[in-house]
Amino acid sequence: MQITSRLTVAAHTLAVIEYFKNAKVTSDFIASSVGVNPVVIRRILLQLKDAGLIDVARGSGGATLKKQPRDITLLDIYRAVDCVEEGGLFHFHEKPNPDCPVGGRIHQALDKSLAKAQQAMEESLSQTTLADILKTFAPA
Amino acid sequence: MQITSRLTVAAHTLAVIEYFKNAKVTSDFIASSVGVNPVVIRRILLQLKDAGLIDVARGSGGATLKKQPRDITLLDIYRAVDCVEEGGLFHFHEKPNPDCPVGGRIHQALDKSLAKAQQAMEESLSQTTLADILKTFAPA
DNA sequence: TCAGTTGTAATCAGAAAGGTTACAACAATT
DNA sequence: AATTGTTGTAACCTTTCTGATTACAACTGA
Repeated sequence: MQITSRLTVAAHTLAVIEYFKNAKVTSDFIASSVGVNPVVIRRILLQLKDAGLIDVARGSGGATLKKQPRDITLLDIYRAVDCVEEGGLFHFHEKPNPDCPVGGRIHQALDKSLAKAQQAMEESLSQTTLADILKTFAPA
Repeated sequence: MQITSRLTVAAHTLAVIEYFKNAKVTSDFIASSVGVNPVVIRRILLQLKDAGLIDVARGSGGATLKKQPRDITLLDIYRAVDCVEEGGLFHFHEKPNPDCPVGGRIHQALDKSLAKAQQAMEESLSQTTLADILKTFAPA
């Protein structure tokens, strides 16, 4: 089981928007670079727009960054595209037996450690910015 | 999208095995504490056994820890039950366009950061042991 | 008005998880 | 040796979630 590819698709999308910022970057264009259906890209553009990371021109078309690449982190993207729902990264089994001394307190016993692990991952994501990612594509 | 509940089920399972170690702990008994089907527990017991964390008595029945609770970490459990496949925690979109300057190098641009995030999470999981978890169930 | 795009709904197929049934293999007990 | 309880394992089903795809209304600029 893995985290949705929406994170890598969204990061790819933002990289394309910035790399080709002198042209009109449409969902079709992005889709051809990412290799997915344009509608998938549009849905992600919507999420990135809702998160305040980009502007999308309705009608005329084209997406542009709303913030500097150095001010957009992987964590921002991760959160924007809802990789993980409210319940957290780890999925708890839902029916532990409340009448069992272990089952009744298993949540309490695990939640803190799992939350820490999730935070550690998010903290790590927050240390990479879109600017870092774009360095890979910079002309030599 | 979330990580399989196998991690929490497996941790719950090990806690039950240790907490009730003076009795015979069968898959049916564990299943009633966890609140899932006994076959699900058996599948997980198999994985924990393959990982060298427990012994399972075929025929007569009952599972026992093979290591000290302090020597079993959440990371050991996480790895034992295959929460994440080889490809890593993050799922990469599979068909980036190799002919696009961005699509052709997006993997290279993201892989290191994503691997770091995954490692940060695993490192955090490795800091909690079964002994820590059992403290919650210790008699007052 | 027209052409090109975005926003969005609806539907589909495929994958993966967990639930469930069933039963052979096995070990201890009688 | 037969019985009993349990594990190992296959098979099948249902549910859920992506992402793919089609379709089309809404919108913008030329």
